[in-house]
Amino acid sequence: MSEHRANHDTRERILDVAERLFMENGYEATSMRLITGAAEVNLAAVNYHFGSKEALLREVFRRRLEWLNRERLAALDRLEQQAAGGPLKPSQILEAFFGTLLRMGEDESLGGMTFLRLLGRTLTEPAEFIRTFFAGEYEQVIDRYKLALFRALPDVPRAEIVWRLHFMLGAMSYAIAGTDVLQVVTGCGLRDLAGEGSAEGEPGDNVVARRLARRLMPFLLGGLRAPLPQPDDTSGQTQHRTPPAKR
Amino acid sequence: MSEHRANHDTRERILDVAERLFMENGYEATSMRLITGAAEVNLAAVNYHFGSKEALLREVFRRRLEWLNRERLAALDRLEQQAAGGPLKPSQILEAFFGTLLRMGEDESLGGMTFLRLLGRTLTEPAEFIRTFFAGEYEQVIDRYKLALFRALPDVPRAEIVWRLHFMLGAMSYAIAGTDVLQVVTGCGLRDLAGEGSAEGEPGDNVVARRLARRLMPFLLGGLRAPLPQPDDTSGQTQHRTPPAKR
DNA sequence: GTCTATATTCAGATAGAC
DNA sequence: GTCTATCTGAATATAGAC
Repeated sequence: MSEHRANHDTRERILDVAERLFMENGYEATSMRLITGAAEVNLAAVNYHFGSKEALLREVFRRRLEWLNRERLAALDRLEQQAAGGPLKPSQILEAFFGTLLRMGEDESLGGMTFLRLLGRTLTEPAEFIRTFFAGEYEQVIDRYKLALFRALPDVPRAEIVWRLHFMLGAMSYAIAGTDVLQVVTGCGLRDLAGEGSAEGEPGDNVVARRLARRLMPFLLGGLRAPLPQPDDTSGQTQHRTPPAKR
Repeated sequence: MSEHRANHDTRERILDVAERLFMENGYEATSMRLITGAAEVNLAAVNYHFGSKEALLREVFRRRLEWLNRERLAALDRLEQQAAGGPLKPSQILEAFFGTLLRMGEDESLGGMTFLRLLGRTLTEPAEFIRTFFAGEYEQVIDRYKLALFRALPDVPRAEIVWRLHFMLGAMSYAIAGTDVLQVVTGCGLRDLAGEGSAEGEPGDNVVARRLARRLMPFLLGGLRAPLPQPDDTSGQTQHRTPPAKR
């Protein structure tokens, strides 16, 4: 019974459990007692291995984002090499950015859907230390992709492109976070993607992620390439509405 | 100095302050001591007027969502009356649903951007009581709008429509929540909308909300009407837009 | 590295005087 | 309705034995 997994195993198990519990409950509502209890390690182990609860959260993300950032940059590198100096197609850029992320959902060893959902939910956490952490982690990658989009869409004002990047990021985050009202109301959400086509039991995360990607990517591309809004500063833009309203 | 504002004023002041602090810090990280301190009321006042912290959060939302739900249903009623039995245009439906919400951001007395941001952030809170609360509050409205979209897009599979509703809701929530990475990295976000065109200082929430609406609506419409994904279960989805949209 | 025991702070809630 | 004082539990973090 001499379990020699001592050090390494404890660290990893804490990270795995924390990843899942932070996803399920959010950062604030997940106590260290809950984490260490579920991981079957001692309460003091978190502080020993990571230093603090904040540092634990950062480490949970760092081990995944390291891969994601590298892969996203590599995907863009490949595309730009292929294009030999020319601009990329928007669809290629989106595929490199969002497709790479969604591919993490297919792979258990990269965190699977658990990490994807955690990421989607944590991006809206207001805590200062979380926001500054993500800002640092994302800076380089976002910058590269922004420039690629600027080149791909030279006629679209840059501010507009950045805004649509916001919108796209939001659409994806919500979809993978899977907490939104619609899922509760309609009963239709991520879970359903598992048992959609064939009647085989429990297809697993990889199928879910792939099916989500197939639905999401056309939506994002459609939004990105939508006609530009009126540059004017008059009231509405689409109002077929009568003016009545006004509470 | 006989301030007769006794009861009513305290209640309202708690709600106003709680709305802002929940928005800034999130539910878990906002203590009742912080709320009552900022509202300059006694610590016990929250429990006296609302019963519990959970009930306080619910009341913060209920006083706003009551107006929103009523207005969203009324907007749809008007459109359907105009259409006299025929299907609506997708753009009309989106304008009624998202436009009505964004109009709250223009009006301080309806909560302004503070409430909008709170709503966007709270929709991703994992706490059970929050999710069931929203489910109940949204049920009726979501159902009506879903049906309107089904009629407006008879050729699009219903599951696809619900998914795109997810995506649209996410895009908007993130945009109004304004916590996401992009805003930190790019420095470009909600705040910038205030001082965009004219160099007049501090245009205020109403301008921000209107400008956001003008950028968001075309994006949502473009996403909603994007070509459908391959119904196939093969890997790729990147195919350029095949059929010409269809709405 | 792991564990027990504990220090310290703060949370939500309530009893009871005014 | 408001306020003080307090109950009870739980949080993060750490000291020190093993």
